Amino acid sequence: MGRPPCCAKEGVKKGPWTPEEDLVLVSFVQENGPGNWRAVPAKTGLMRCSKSCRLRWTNYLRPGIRRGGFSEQEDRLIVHLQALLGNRWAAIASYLPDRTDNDVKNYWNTHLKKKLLLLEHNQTPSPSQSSTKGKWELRLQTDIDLARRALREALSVDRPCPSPATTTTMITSTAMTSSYVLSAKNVSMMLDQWAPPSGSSSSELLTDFASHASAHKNKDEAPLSAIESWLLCDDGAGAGEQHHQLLDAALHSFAF
DNA sequence: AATGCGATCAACCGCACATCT
DNA sequence: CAGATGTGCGGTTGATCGCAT
Repeated sequence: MGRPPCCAKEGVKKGPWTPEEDLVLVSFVQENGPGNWRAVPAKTGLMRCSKSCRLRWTNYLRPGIRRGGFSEQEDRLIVHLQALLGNRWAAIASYLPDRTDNDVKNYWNTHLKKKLLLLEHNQTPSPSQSSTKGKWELRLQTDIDLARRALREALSVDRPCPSPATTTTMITSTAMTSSYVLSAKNVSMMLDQWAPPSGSSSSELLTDFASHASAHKNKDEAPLSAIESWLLCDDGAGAGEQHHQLLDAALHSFAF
């Protein structure tokens, strides 16, 4: 049995919202708060699907939303985060205050993707660039070192918490609980003790760190935190994903 | 002035997961 | 515990607009 539709299809209005409809929705939210979207059409008489109401509120009517006019800095951040996280627009938007995932997604699809393609096209690889695998690896290693530092700082129990948004994102994205904080010190120690093998590729570095983390698991230490499961995650994504997650943490910690 | 075409973006759709009953 | 319902998310669509011909 498939999942039933969120609302009856008959008599449901589609397409652009009118100012009158917006007013009705805003009034409802002011009185009842956001949530219980299924009740909105019934209580307000709006001929809109509950899902449509939620979307309209979260993407356009919610207070404090900035729309359009992306700055150069935001452009760079989106490009960087997209390379890092892929098309996880909600996660990307969480780094951009007052931006919605839909807005970021649209902006990426209409502006940034093209901009990047153009840049790529204009950048004809020079002989030195084409043979710079070593440099690239070196840069990845630098990134990992940066991530290690960031993680150590971010996980330090003495360190004040990062911004609320950062904490929320980290916690939700890794399904962490309070045990995360409790074991943070151990993870921090683990990172301290880890000496990356020289001359290794990024994936080898990550594998090494994963086994380092794994070795700690069997010792008489507090349970390893979510960070370990990041590094040991067996989701088929491989080291690339792990690397992304490390860099993600670094970005959070350094506020980019 | 009429038409075609590409760019933009608001909104919809379907899926996955969380929460409720 | 299972099914129903709510919510979040990413991909896609389609209406609209501006510009070129």
